[in-house]
Amino acid sequence: MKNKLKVERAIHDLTQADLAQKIGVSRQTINAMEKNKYVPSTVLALKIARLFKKPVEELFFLDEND
Amino acid sequence: MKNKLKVERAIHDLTQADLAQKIGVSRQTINAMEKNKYVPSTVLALKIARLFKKPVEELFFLDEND
DNA sequence: ACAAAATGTAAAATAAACTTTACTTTATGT
DNA sequence: ACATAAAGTAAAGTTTATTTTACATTTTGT
Repeated sequence: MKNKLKVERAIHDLTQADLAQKIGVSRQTINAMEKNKYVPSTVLALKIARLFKKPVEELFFLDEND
Repeated sequence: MKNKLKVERAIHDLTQADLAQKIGVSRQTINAMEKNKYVPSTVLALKIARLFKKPVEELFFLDEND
């Protein structure tokens, strides 16, 4: 799975720490998500989508590994 | 988090086993998701949304616990 | 160039997702 | 009522998400 977190953060001018705090996870979790180290839970995806006011599908994408 | 998996399955006339097989997880995983035993990964949410041709947000919902 | 902030990374620990096996209960069709 | 399919459940095991701490590297502002 891939995502556009880094782009969205840039649009909203948020640091990884800012975003982490807003959705209630550690900064490393955000960093790891952006670096595709692991797949976040659906709760996190929904919270991030809500924060950025975009559908989950515009932020997270299945890829060939999925 | 809550979800409408059971309803969607009914609409599409799929058993838990059918759905499990289509998205590549065990039947118990589907059952546990429907019974809110745990939160699925974003990959699963995206696959289920794609299968049912509905946005993730129409199938999965944050609740007060999130 | 320097200081500070932001990002990247990594190891160890914990929590949670997911599988497998197996059994029980409930629903459906005849 | 009976047989069968579907759904519910549970324990044990494996894998993966997430946290915490800590440090290194890169970026940004002055």
